[in-house]
Parts: sequence; C-alpha cells; structure tokens
Amino acid sequence: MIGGVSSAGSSAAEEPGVPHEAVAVEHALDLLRGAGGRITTSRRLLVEALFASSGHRTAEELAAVVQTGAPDVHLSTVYRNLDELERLGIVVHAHLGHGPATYHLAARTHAHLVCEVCQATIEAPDEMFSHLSAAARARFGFAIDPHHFAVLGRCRSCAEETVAAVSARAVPAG
Amino acid sequence: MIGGVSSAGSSAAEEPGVPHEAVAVEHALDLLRGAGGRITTSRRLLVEALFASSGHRTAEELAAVVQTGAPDVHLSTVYRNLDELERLGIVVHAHLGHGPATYHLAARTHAHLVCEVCQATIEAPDEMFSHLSAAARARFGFAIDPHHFAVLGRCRSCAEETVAAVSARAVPAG
DNA sequence: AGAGAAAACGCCTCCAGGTCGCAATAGCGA
DNA sequence: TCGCTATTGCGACCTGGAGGCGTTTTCTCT
Repeated sequence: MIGGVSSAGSSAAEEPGVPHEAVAVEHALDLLRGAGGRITTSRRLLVEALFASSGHRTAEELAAVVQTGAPDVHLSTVYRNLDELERLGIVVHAHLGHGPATYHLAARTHAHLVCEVCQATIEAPDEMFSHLSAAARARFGFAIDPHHFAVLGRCRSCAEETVAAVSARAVPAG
Repeated sequence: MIGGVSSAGSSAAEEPGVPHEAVAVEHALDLLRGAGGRITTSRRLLVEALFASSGHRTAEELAAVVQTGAPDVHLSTVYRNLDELERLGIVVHAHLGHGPATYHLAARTHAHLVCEVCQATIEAPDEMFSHLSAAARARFGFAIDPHHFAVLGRCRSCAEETVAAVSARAVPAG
C-alpha cells in the first residue's frame, strides 16, 4: 500500500469491460515473472482462484480451490505465494475479525464493516471514512488505512436483537 | 458491551477523585461475588493489576504481575479470569494489531489508532468517530464499535518516512 | 535439446495466542 | 467445621501461520 505498484494492481481492472479474466491473470503472472519469479502450476492456479472469486477468501479456501486442480499443493506453499503476490502489490489481505486473514485482489480494495455477532461483512465506500481520516490527520498527523482491519460493530438485524434482548430483561416474563 | 452492566464498570471511576484504588478493587470484587463467584488470590491480584496499570496490558503481562504475588498462578487461569471479568463488564479487551489482545478497565474504554509500522498507539476520542458512526448507521443500519478493533494506519513520523522513501526512489541518487 | 543455477516446492517442525478437560484444591454459606 | 461447587494448575490440544531443509521444477543460456 505504499503506492508505486498500484498501477500493476489496477491496470488489470482498468479496462472498462474486461473480456476475460485470462488476460488479467496473465498480466499478474507477467508481474511475477518480471520480478524474477517463476510461474509454477500452484501460482497460476492461485492467481486464477483470486481472479475467479470476487469475495474475501482465506488462505485455506484458496488452497482448497488450488487443490482441485493440483491436489499436492501444500498449504504452506499457498501462504508463501500469497505473501509473494502481496509483496508485488497484486493482492492484499485484510482482517475481518478474530478468524483467519482474507485475501483479495489489490485492485478491489475497500473498507469493511463486520458484525461482531453474525460476522456479516459490508463493503464500505472509502468516502465514509473521509471525515475520520481528516480528523485523525489534523489532530494526530495520523494517516488511517481503513482497509487492512475491519471496523467491527453490529449489523442492522443483530443490533435490533440486542435492543430486544435488553428490553426483554426488563420485563418480568422470561 | 450489551449495556446493563455498564453501571458496574463506570461506577468504579465515577467518583470525582478516587481516594484509593483499593475501594474500586473491592467494588469489582463485590460484583464478582454478587454473581456467585468466589474471591481467590489470583482474582484479587488480577483486579489489582488491572486497576494499577493505566495502559493496555496483554494477558501475559497481567499474568506476570499476578505472579509476582502468587507465582503458581497459571496463564490459563488469568485468561479464564479475564473472560469472567469481561462477562461482568468490569474489563474489556481490544485488538491493537496482529499481536495478542490487550485488556483494560471497561470504564476506561476508548478507541485506538495504531501505527502499522512502529505500533505506536494513540487513544482517540470517541467523537472522532461520530461522523463515521452516523454514516454507517444511516447507510447500512450498522452500529460501529470503534473500541474493540483499532484503526490501523501510520503515525506522523512513519508516514513522513514513507513519503521520504517514495521520493528517494524517484531520485536517481540511491 | 540439454545442462546448470536457483527459485519454488512438499513436508515437517515449530511458534504464538488461546481454549478445554480433568482431577485436585479452596471459598464460603450453613 | 462440613460440604458443595467454583476455581485452579496442569497438560493436551487447536487454529493460523512461519521457517528450515532436502528435493523438484522452472527458466536461461548455450
């Protein structure tokens, strides 16, 4: 997220109507190659899995997808490859709560609101954070990055249930 | 954090000028007792440690303090007691990044800005989040809880270093 | 096409941060 | 003081992930 490889991540999605993910996959693999890396089966499958899935995938989920194409690919290989792809700015990971990290394409970066109760995840537009961002910068010189860690809270339905539960406690009938 | 035990957490700090932490410690222990719990040495020491330390303490740090008074207290006991204290609304834990969770008194709850680079932690006033909070509620019915997970980013000095590093890259001189 | 360097791999062990089951212990009300 | 049971120490276990090592695979250069 330093900036500099952003052109790499975004160029894959810049085309107004991407004809096939295949093009973007090859582009990502070219980046890997350009950095002195080698294109292995596991890497190709991993990159394809990342482009194919639009949501947030854990390393384990991605490994499962990769393993449908190459059963012997080890989980640690997936971790290493995700690290490498992240170093190249192709993917990023985010923490959406207590569980494992989730990975997605850097070009699809966004902030997250995650319900503490039901784990529902809302993709929040960056501009929702503009005020907080400005305030943090003004008061502390702190540049927030709302993407890496989710903002926890309660989704609409869980918040309502909480209110209901509290009221129920005040009423004698159990 | 459901609300209802909040009076418990806050009453310990409500007194304008707490004469001695001892009073507050006893108050917390009373809560424990009132919930059918027993006052053991490890619990007393843990509560004292929590009141004595003003910052964010990991379970392991708290265990170390407790163990200066009772060397045989096991780390798992500390975890269990922290859970219990949290259920009673006396303490809360927060995640300030990748490391272990940190615990502090519920009455001292606040949001955190944590530098991804140097781990510096800034205690942020809640009102900094009011705009985000209102926006999340209006758009998604989502009630954010800015306390449990920190907002990551870069502190002033680390942000400046990043800028410097990027500029350095653009300049021919290594 | 074939050789060689080195990147990547599979496998395994290890780590942190917790959680859990169990038998022994210790608070606390009667 | 007694007995009930909450709590404890201990150790095993769990998830999520990192790292070492010897082997395999990719890629480059001829």
